[in-house]
Amino acid sequence: MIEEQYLPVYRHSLAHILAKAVQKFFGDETVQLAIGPQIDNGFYYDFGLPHPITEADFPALEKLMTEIIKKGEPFTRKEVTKDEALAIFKDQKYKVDIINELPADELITIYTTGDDFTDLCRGPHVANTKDVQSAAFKIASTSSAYWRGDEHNDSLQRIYVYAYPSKGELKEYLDFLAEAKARDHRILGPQLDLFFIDQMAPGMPYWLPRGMRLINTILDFWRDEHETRGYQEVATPLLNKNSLWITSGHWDHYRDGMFCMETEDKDVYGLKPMNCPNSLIIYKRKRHSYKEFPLRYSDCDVLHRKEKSGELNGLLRVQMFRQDDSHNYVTEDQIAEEVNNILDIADRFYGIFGMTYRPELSTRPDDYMGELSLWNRAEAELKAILDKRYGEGGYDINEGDGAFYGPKIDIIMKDCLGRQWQTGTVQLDFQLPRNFNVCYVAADNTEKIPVIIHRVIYGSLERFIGLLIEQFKGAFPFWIAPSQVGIVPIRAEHNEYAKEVAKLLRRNHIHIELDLDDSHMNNKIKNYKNYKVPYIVVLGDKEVADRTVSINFRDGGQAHDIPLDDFIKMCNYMNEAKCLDLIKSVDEIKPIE
RNA sequence: GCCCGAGUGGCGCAAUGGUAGCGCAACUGACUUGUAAUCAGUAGGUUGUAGGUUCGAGUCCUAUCUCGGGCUCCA
Repeated sequence: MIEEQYLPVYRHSLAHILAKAVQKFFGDETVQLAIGPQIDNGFYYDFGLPHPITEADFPALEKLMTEIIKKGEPFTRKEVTKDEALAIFKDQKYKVDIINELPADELITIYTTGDDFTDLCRGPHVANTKDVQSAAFKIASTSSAYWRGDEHNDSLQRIYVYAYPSKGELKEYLDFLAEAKARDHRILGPQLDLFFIDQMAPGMPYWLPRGMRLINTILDFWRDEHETRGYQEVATPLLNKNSLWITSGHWDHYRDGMFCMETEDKDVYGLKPMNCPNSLIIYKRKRHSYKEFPLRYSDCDVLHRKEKSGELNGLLRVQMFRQDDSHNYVTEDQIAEEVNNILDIADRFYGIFGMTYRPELSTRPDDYMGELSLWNRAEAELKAILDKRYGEGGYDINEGDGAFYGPKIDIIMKDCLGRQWQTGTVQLDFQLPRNFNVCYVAADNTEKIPVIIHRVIYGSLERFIGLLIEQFKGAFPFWIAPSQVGIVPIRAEHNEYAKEVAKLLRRNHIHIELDLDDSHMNNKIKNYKNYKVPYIVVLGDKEVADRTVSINFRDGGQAHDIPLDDFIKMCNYMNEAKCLDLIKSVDEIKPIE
């Protein structure tokens, strides 16, 4: 059995075995070898191939790999000079590329598998292909990838392989993939009647009644929390003349990402891809004093961004979305405190959904604009804040990855397949106020330039809801559930009481569904269960007589003889407390902080 | 944009180049029910779109649209 610590070694060795198999597969034709690194679930290898590999070729390739392993071919390591390496790989253009970029004094090693396949490699490897015999691997997929990840370079064929120390562990991973499918928001969303996307509007979701309730609930919460914290909501034009973005500077940088149109009188209009320029127009409307700061103009307008084809992904990558946006105007001295305030909001929001995220700090790029001293000071402040909140190592730093207008902190989350997505972000902007030539009057009666903090907490509502669906597998916490209570009268004679229960719950702002159809109660229950309604209340003779409800819980089990008043108390409590778990009796109600 | 794969009634699926079927949902009727699918019947598609090959195309070819996996991981 191969020990866990050798995982990278044999994954790497398997990559060479794959490369040898691919070489054999194409026979005399030249296979150009690029790179073959390990990844979380195995490894991949990039090749320049005479023709693409398809899924139909997988079994043959796997068979070739197994043969090489069974043969027990040794991995032979050899140290060579740069010139020797260049000579050995003279027909391998990507290897030559790599060798040429190595420092002159670098120790270069090559590995030969058996006696007929040599690859440039740092190693280490197993001693013999037999050593990976107990390992389990499976060719997963292919894709095209550009050499060095740059679309101007050659397009290569990438082959992905799942690789684990044993059959059991591989099966575990495949089971995880199956489980992920059951959480996939693209399947669950339409199934739960939350949203769908039609091909007439790619990447632009239709929100159905249930999905709209979800959006409204999390936005209501957002508005309440932000109004408390001194935010003021505005709404601005979705369609603007392009001169707006010429002023902001976006026209040069972002034009390709915009949906534009020309009017009869030759004006060019565009759908706004971000809110900031419009926020500046509002700011410019009058003269501002430092006494107003931080001045926080929030808005949740719909934005449009044109994506390259092949980039869309359900709700996680769309072309039309709403941001829970705000532009906070602050003095340079207020940056640190305001960023802290914003991260407080983020913690409150992510906490309430039971979600965990990882912060990332992106620092000054080469093409930065503005004063270096301001950049340095701001970055130091952001680092201090992150150190204090998340501890050293509790966040990632992407050096040089900030926007040209300022450093930023991103909030990164993972979807059901472990793919990373940015949700929230806090971006400092030293440049936009200059482009729009805005100022504020400082205490000493001089005009100063404000700093803008662009920030979103949810990020895009669409993306956030996509992640919410996956997080909860569609079984949302009570307070955001699109349908909170499903009401099932057993026979027609219970309909009157059912209507009364419905009315009372509505009066308490509970989202209910009432099924007065004369179909079987089992059908009604099934229906609500499929929608993952948290509470299904069943009403029959007994309930009518005692003014009670019977509850069928989403996650199993029932409760009987619950006084109607108590049930309403339970619902109200969960709406207020916003708890993640369903309470099952009125006794579980605790004081709300 | 690039490579591979996929598009069949609202949804999930089937159909060796030879008459497009099934389940769920919908609709009608019967049943009047105590916690996840009562029974019977009816209707609904010409297979993403546009061409082509063929006596004949859901199936083969070309183009196009949309969707899915991937295009950050660096010998």
